[in-house]
Amino acid sequence: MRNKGPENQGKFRSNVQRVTIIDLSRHLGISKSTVSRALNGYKDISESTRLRVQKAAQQLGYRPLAHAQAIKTGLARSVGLVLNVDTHNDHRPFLTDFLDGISQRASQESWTLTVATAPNSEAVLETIKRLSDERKVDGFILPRTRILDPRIVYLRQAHVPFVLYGRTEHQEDCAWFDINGEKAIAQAVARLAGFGHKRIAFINGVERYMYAQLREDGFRDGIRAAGLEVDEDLMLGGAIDKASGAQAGGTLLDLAVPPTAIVCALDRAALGVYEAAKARNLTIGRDVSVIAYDGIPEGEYATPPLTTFSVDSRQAGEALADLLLKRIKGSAPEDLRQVVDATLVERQSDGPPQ
Amino acid sequence: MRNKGPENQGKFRSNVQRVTIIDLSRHLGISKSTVSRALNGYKDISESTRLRVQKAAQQLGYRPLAHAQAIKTGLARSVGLVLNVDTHNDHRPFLTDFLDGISQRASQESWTLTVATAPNSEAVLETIKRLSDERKVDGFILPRTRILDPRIVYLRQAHVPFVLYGRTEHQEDCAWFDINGEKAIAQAVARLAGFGHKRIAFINGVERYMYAQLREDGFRDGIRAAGLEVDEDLMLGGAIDKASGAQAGGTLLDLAVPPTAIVCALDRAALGVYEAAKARNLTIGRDVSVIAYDGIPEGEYATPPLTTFSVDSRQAGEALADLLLKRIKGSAPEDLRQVVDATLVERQSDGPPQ
DNA sequence: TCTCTTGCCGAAACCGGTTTCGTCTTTCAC
DNA sequence: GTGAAAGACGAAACCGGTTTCGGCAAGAGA
Repeated sequence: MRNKGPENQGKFRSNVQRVTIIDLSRHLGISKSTVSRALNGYKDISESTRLRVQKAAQQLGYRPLAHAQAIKTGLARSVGLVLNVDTHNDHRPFLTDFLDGISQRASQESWTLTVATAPNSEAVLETIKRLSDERKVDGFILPRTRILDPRIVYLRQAHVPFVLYGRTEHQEDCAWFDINGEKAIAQAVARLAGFGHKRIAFINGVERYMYAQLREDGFRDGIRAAGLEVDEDLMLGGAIDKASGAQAGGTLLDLAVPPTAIVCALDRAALGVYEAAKARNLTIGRDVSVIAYDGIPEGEYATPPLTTFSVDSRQAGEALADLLLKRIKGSAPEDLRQVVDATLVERQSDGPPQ
Repeated sequence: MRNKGPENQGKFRSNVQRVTIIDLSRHLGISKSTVSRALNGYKDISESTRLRVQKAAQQLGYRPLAHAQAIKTGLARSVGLVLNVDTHNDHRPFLTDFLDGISQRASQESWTLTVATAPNSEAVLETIKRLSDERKVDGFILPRTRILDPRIVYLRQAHVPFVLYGRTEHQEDCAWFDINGEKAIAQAVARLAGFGHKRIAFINGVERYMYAQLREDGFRDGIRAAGLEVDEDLMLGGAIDKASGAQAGGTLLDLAVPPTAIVCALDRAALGVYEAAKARNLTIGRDVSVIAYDGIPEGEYATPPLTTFSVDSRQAGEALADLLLKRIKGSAPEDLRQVVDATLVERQSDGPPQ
């Protein structure tokens, strides 16, 4: 030991015996290449030896080392998810479900999920780059896509597989899963119009995200479908949390002729509208109706409980993992696009106008 | 191509050029072993060549393949987290923060985080087994420890490094990070006693978890410290969500001589107590005081806002990752134990008795 | 001047799998 | 009966790194 390395590497399991493919081959009296091919479904192995090998592998508890196979196959058998956690208050109540969906689908094929976080968009890109350069993952799930998304630009050019949770502008090479937000918002407008509302406002999220554009489209469609006029003064944006929602809500409610109903692109903004209404002695559900989108748990506990369109995050995760695996295996992106509806949860924040 | 393999493996990045250590060594005109040692801080490399190598690596954008190094070093450079998602309504609002904490700390040393989910305790164990057999991770973070935890039993015997989020009964080989729940609960009792409450009840979580035992201890300590008597009739358990919390709360409030204050081991149970109180026309904060623990966002929106002890999940994640990395590198578990306090968030669910 | 270190580096083994290629039997067609 | 094709398997190369080991040259000590 003349030249000790950088650190004293953990020698935890080094002593522990491990069954290798050589152990297995010796135990069976056949070559390790035969064992490998038997286990990997090659067609030039007789059925009898295949069974023998599989049984022995089972009995000896042989499990191939993931990185040993990766080195030749080039596959790490892991999907990547990099979360941007810049927005501080962003507790993503459904993250568990989302991860569960991904993880369950991935596990079915003995894949794993690698998750990382980054404090801003540039750091996200850096992380994605590192993960793919080091080949720690074979592809990425990109949540919350932007209209022009730098992640997509990078991954496309680097020939790394990816799938979007959401949609985007330039669709080449893009597979995606998304919730039909535009349809949900249009439905919200239709519901309010059905109650008799004529002045319906819209509070959108941040414009650079694709979902915001889609939901705005949905709002306009809904207004027109109801035979009403789109009033630009009743359309605000940039409300992503309670504070910004309260501000937007205040602006609308302070109008000379305020709206009688407000559609919010995000539940959290709606909770802000609640505050704005309270500050003005207005009662949600009576003086002003509110319908939002997301289905966060706080909505259920708000007073009055929030009517909203709820999304199934577990399903989303599962679908995305499924699409990504197929993409990695070579399916064309055009065949990997899926949009499902959100579910209306009727509670008490909306009703007929006064 | 006589015997095609099992599947048509994705040949995504196979064509894309990659800078290997050989490319780098040829570019520099030195052997690849020298390059490797220069990059890994071996002491038998001259400072000048080390710099030359590092600069060239930077310029050519060389990044070693994670699994190629793993095969020799035995380290996948990934920490594992397996979530039990059995309790269906369990949205874990702070999971993002928790993951962020882990991921950030891990990233500092170019490690990654592998997360998996499983529907029950057995499946969790299976997943842990697979992940460690395949060496996809080098160690585990074990959230929500039980008093007797099968995960610990397995990992200990398999010589796989791990750290607990929580504590446990048999502490050999165990490193941990935990929030001082017993102290928080004792403080809650002290606070209520300070308000003048004499009949203080306790609604605990599920007994098999370590935190429940600790918080119960804290409760008893608090009661005694306040000079009161521990009344076993005022101590209930098994309340982990709104429904079970409502039931426990109902039981207490229906007592011949009901408590004037209730300490809940979990915020979610407290929200159930809110329901029970409402059903009996009792006002929380006036007719009955409630203090809970966790700091979930719903608590802030409840009526009245819930007084609770809040935990910093990001800090927890960061600390756990730090401890696990140190553990993997060989630190003794006894030196890797840390307990920090929860933070009281005073809101309006508690006050003097009627 | 000669030997003994020490510093620095290259050759080669190695890690544990996968995949290519060649070879030996069998089987089949003619 | 013979040649060709098919079936089943072993030997060895290979993947991209890390680590061991040996050797050369320069410097130190005698």
